[in-house]
Amino acid sequence: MYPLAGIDFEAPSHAVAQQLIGVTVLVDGVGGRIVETEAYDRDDPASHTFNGPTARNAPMFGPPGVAYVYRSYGMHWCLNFSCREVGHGAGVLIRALEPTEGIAHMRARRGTDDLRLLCSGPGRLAQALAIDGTLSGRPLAVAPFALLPRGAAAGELHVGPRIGISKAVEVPWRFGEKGSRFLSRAFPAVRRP
DNA sequence: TCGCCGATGTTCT
DNA sequence: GAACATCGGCGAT
Repeated sequence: MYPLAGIDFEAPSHAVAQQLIGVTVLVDGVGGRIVETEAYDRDDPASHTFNGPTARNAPMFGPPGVAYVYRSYGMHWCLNFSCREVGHGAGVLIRALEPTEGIAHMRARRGTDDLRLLCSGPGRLAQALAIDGTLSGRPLAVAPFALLPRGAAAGELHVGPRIGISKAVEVPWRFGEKGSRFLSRAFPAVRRP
């Protein structure tokens, strides 16, 4: 067990992704409550770890509870947390936060005053928290990162397919806090039988 | 409100 | 050389 902010980072990525909803993540004191995540795992064609270890994805093959940051479409950074045991190759993409701390910094970095546009999407939240590739491989337990346990109320979760991928599109490993205004996109309505 | 499209750079084949 | 875990602007509805 690798506990951090009350989360067992050695659990499977889909379990960690659900536990992370409601946890507060800060970088140099700026951030908010996680409201949306996606799980990725080895043996998952959509995962960066599917084809084995490389220089880029090394943090996901290392110890649990470490940041994996990659560049997306040449212009955005995306933040993940490694999980599972050393050598497994799994992680959770942090897709959206509810802004709570350092909102003035986030507004300046994002160039908007609209709270809903600060951290509602993986690229947006990375920009708001000033996350870049230099943070990849850094443990979440030490500065500049900080993780704060979620409050007592564990609200209901949305579950659905992951966003923006072309493989394993049907795997329901996207999770979101039901009722949150800060999701990157609405969850698809549940299909009627 | 929705959908298309271009920007832009790294990674891996 | 293709693919890409995205975003914002634009025009159509």
